[in-house]
Amino acid sequence: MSDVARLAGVSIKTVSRVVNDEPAVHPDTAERVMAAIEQLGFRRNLGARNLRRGSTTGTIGLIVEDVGNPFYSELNRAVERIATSFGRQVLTGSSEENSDRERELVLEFCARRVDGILVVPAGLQHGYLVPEMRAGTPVVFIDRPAGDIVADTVLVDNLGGTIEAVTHLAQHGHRRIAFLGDSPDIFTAAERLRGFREGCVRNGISYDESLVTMSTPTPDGIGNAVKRLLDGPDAATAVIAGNNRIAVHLLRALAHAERRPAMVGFDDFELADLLNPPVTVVAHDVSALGHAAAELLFARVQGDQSPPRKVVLPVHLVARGSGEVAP
Amino acid sequence: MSDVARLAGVSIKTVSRVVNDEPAVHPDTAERVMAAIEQLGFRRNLGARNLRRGSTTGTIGLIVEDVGNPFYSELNRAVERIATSFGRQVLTGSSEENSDRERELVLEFCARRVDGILVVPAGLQHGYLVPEMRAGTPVVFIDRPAGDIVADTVLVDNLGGTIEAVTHLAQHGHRRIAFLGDSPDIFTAAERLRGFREGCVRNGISYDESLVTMSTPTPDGIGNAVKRLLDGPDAATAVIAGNNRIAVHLLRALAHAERRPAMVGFDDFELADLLNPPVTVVAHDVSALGHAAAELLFARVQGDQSPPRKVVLPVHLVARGSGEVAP
DNA sequence: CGTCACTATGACAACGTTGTCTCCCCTCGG
DNA sequence: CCGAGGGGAGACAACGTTGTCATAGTGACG
Repeated sequence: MSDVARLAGVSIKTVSRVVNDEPAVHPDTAERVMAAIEQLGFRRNLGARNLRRGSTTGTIGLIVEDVGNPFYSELNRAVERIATSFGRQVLTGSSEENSDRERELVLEFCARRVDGILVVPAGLQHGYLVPEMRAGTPVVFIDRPAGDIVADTVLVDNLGGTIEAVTHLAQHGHRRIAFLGDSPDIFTAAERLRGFREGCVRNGISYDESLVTMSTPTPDGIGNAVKRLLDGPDAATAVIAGNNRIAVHLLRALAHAERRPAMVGFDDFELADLLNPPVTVVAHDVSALGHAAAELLFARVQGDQSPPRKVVLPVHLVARGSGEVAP
Repeated sequence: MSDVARLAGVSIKTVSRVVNDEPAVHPDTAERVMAAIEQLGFRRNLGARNLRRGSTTGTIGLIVEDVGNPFYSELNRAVERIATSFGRQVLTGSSEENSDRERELVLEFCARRVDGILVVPAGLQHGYLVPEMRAGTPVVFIDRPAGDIVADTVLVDNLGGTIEAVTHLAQHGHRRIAFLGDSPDIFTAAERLRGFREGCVRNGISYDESLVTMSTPTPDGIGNAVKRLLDGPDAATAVIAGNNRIAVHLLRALAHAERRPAMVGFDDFELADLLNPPVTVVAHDVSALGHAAAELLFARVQGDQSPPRKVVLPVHLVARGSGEVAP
């Protein structure tokens, strides 16, 4: 900036004025300064500006499990859209379902003085956030609640959705329904399992633990579970996949099976309608999730001091056919 | 920081020393400072630190067309992985295939003094980058080359891949092959069209312009194109989809068609193997693309001054069945 | 012609850090 | 007892900006 000032023959304050479109600069001077800026390729240092002005940095942080997972990338996109409308940039990070990594990312973002943080929490302990939140960094939890603190949260109706899935299958005559869930440490997985149980109860099906598998999904893990659940005289006639990753692995495991069970997945996914049979899912609007969370965050950024809110977004069963396969 | 200093009864410089793990601080003093930090919830301001040290900001910018598109989110993930290994955070932005927006994002990132920029360019003019690059911000172009400047670029073999697709279809007896491409303004689309032509030539097929459609993919657009291309006596017996979006729209348009043409897609996508018939694609390793670009960027960040490099990653045809449908 | 209002500009401090330099005090060898 | 040496700590400036205040020049008005 001082280089620009020297070249234009003015003080750096005048350059600052030009850069900030402040009035009270003579047009001729402004033009000289502009020319100097152009010539030197000057670009103001936003970091220094934010420091001096004590203003916000114009960034927010988004932490998800894996930015590469289509579910989270759709979320990312929705968040970005809102952030852009508020003139903010988005810093993203993948926690890899690791609470230490999550914490690291959050604290790093705080050190960068992001205006707010959106997080799909991996861990259950968020006490470390208390000082940051007290210091004025709003945090909104997405898809899963905070572990041990009270904070804004946007969730989907995991319980109701899974009950609906069970009911759908029961209505098509299924009594032996298997449930493939993610690790029970994950809130959504636990909640959906709870919904599965509740769904069984409501439909007069006795809950059979041997038909349930809860673990981090891998192709092999799902493959083995499928073999176990669908074999024998007491085999399951229907399967509920607890999330989009599990659904994909399950479909692949079933691709070459001789007898295909009915199936309902939780989370919609691309091409589900084009498979054979088309896959019935409990769908929810991921964009709406990101949208709601980001809107809530920016309300906080702009000073909303109301008590922490908990938003639960509805889900709906999209019957495409795979849930109507006869037992 | 001065609050911490006051509480601990030391100078702010000593606090700085503790925060930076500098030696020459008495353990007792350090402990007092730590306690004060803990009590006040102090977190050092990275912006101020970077300003003072004149060091890098520890961030890189990534600009893609749409962070929500699985193709780009996989890229994002790969970039993030490398960035993390270099201790950097990633700022992401979606250009929405709009060159003004792209430019805006790039300049914003530069103003934030990112250490480098990875961009899937939307526009064809990148002269605006020259001052930034001269000022020391390395830029690597991904998937498409820079418009009018020389810069590091990582591409995939669009030409070769499409030739391979045509050849595959020709080998299965197809002579009337349609090509559905994205807007010809997009480098990859133009390049794949070139490959399509070349593929026709090499396989002794006369290139028929009426079998080509190049435009931004929409469900309706693809639907109409399919109707037009697959009807009549001279109908195409095979279709090449120019990218993953087009492939999905095409599959949906074909889902209820009475006669299904053979098909090959460019870009692999999830579940392609589970469709009926399984979709043959020209696959390339998106992670490798991000990986290579990020590695190249960080080499530049760390001072590599060698001439701009152009990396072309190989593609390979994954024959799954949809390309082997008889004419 | 003196005063006033106003415009255009600059000097200076401050934002929160850290690098450099200096100072003080303690210990140890002679 | 003195001086050298080193460990521990602070004062101060500087990073690139911008807010505040001061100042010089200009024209209008009585």
